[in-house]
Amino acid sequence: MIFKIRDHFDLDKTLDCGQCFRWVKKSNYWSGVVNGYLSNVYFENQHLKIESDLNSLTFWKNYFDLDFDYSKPIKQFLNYGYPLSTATRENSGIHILNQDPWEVLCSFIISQNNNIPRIKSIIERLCRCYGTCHDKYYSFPSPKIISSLNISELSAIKAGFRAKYILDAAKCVSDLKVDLDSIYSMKSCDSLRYLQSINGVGPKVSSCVLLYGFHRTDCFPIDTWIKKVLHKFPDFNFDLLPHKGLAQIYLFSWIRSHPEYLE
DNA sequence: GCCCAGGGAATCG
DNA sequence: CGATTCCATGGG
Repeated sequence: MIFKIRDHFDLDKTLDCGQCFRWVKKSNYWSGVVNGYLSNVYFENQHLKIESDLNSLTFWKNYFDLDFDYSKPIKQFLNYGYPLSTATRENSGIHILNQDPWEVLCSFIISQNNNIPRIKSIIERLCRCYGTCHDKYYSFPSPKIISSLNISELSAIKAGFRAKYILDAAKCVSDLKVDLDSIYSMKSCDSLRYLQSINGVGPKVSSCVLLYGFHRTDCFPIDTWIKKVLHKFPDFNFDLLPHKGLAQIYLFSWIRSHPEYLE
C-alpha cells in the first residue's frame, strides 16, 4: 500500500533514532517484523510504500503516526531557543511510532545500562529462541510464552541481570497483574506508577513505554544522554513544554550525532 | 584490564 | 531520606 506524505517525514531517522530495534536498513528500503508480519518499507518522493501481509491501511497509518499534526510542536520548538531549536531543525522528520506496547516494554527493559547494538542483538536472540518461526523470520515472543520459561532457559539470550526483569514483566502482563490494555484509558502519571510495579521497570523505562507504545507525548524519558544535555544546558526547562516527549526524541538524536557539543 | 552503554534495585550512611 | 554500589555482557 502507498501513502502520500504531506508534512516532512524522514523514514531513515524515524527507524534509526532508538525508538525501535527490529528494523534493518537494506539497500533502498527498510525490513522489519511488525506484530508478527515481515514488512518492507520504501520512501521516495513523498510516498511511503509498505509491502506486508499485515494489509491494513488504518494499522500502518497509525504505526507511522501519519495523522498526528507535527507542525505545531515543531514551530514551538523552533522558537524555544538553543539547543531545542537546533535539535528540531535537524530531526523534525522523525515520527513517533505506535508500536506494540509489550514489545516496547520488553525492549526497553533490555535497554537498561546497555548500548543499542547489543540491545538489538539480545532482542534478536529472544525472537529466534522463543518467537514463532514464519518461513525465514521470527515474531516477537508473547508474554505468555516468555512467562513459561525459567531463568536458565532465558540465559540463552545473554541478557545478563535483565533476564529476571524480563520474566517478571512477562508474568505480570500475561496474568493481567499489569493489564497493558487498561493503560489506554489511564492518565499518564497513573500509568507510570502502574508500570513501575514491575520489577526492573523504573521512571525511564516506563516513560519510554508510554511514549513509544501509547504515544503519550507528555512523557519525557531521561536517559544518560538527556541527563548530559540537561546538565550542559541548565536553563533548558522542559516541564511546561507541550509534547515534550517529541522534544526528547529530537534532543536525543541531536546529541547522539553531535556528542562533541557536550564539551 | 578498564570504561562505558537509552537504569533500577539493593545497600549504606 | 539521598548517595553510592552492584548487576552481566561485549565492544572500544
